[in-house]
Amino acid sequence: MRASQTARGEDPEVVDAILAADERRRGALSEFESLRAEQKVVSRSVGAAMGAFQKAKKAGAADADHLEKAAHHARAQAGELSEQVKSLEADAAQAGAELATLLRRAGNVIIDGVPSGGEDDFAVLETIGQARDFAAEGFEPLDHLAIGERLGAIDMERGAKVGGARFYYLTGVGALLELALLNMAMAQATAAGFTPMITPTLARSDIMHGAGFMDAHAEEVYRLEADDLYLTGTSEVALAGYHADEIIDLTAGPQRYVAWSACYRREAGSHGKDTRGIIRVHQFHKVEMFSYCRPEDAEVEHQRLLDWEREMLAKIEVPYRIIDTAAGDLGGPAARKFDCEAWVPTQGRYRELTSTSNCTTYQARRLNTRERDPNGSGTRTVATLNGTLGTTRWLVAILENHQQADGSVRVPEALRPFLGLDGAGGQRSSTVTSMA
RNA sequence: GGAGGCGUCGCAUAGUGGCCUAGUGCGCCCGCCUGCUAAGCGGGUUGGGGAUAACACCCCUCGCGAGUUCAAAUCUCGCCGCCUCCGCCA
Repeated sequence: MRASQTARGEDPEVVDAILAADERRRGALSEFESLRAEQKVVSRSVGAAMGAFQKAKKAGAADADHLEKAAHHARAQAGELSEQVKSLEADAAQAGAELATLLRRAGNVIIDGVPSGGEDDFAVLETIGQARDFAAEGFEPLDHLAIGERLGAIDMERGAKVGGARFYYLTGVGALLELALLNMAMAQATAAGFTPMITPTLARSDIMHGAGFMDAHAEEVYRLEADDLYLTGTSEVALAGYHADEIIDLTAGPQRYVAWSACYRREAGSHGKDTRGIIRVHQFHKVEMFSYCRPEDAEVEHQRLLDWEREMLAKIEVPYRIIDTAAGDLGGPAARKFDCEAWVPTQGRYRELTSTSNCTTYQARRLNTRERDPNGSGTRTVATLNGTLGTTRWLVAILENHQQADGSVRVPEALRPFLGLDGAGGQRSSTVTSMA
């Protein structure tokens, strides 16, 4: 855990503080519990004494006075104990709260092999596909916004009019293209056995905290003050919360969900970054995979999620690379994260299209999602993982990589059945021009 | 938005301040009995935490959280959820 903190560039001393706090908590708890046990015994005897006294009084027995005295004495003793118990209980509760606060400060323990360092210290695992040579083809590629405007697919100006900067309309073929892409993602995952879902995009505070989105990334989150609700930046929140406080059954293998949802992000820390087009926007749509599995299966499951992402990227036929994100760029919940980044010709670099995280037991621990322990009695925390299968941003890669000299855009083969453009506005689904 | 009702063990229910260490039925698990998918009998069956080599044992848990009390499933307040009726509305 110390090594993990260091690799993330965080304070390893937190670990010692956690151990000390745990020690204090256990001590306080033990003290409280033993006195509490004593209190219960005494308190119960008060009931018996009072009963005996009442009976004697009713019967007019001679020893009634004596019994009354005994009962009052017992009550006084119980009262004293009660005071002490209360104060010990408060101590124990405080020690517990201190531990919880410290634990929240530490990110998930990273998996061996994750590169140390920050945002730029990722390791490239693999590069797939070849970037097109536009010079050889004899034309200068347009960026996704220029293409989108020409096709009547993206309208940033009206987006800004209605929602402000970083809002947009997808119009005509743009709207259809996004639906086609996300529908293809839903279909792929459903065929692979995922349970398809459309999830809430507002979540309560406890779920946001449990999913790990209120720590380092709290600034990214829209909050609805009047209702104390949060707009989620990903359906991961709703999917992680789905089984909160539940004991789930993993005997037949991982439980996998695939969700379509709108996603909302404030982009608080990214002023001036990616201001053109739909690369970085306040609202977009996403299809997300989410898996609950046994901790010992999590790394294998992580590879499976990555494979499903690769399958999707192959379908849209764009060049991309896979990176192993460095520890300092992981975010609190993730123990390892693989991103797939697509080649964006007009930027001459790779941009993130997918991200799959193995959160091991971090989220499930906070959200209290468990399974019956297969190795014995009791329950144990499960592991959670997530991964992207498609987002609005994918349109950037599709538009730029498949643009033609005549200004049209070739639609990848796999996407055509989902586009449903045949006959509509005289379009063929092999290319999109405009909806006119 | 208004009015009312409700939340107890996997399910159904009992429980209106101390004999509740939460009872009963069903389901489930283990055993016994019986020659036959049954019935009967006995035991077990929420979850969390502490303690332990492992047990034993102890504490907490009656939607959640505070409070009153020597003592709370039971009384008070707040929150969450569900149901019924009325109103409003995509």
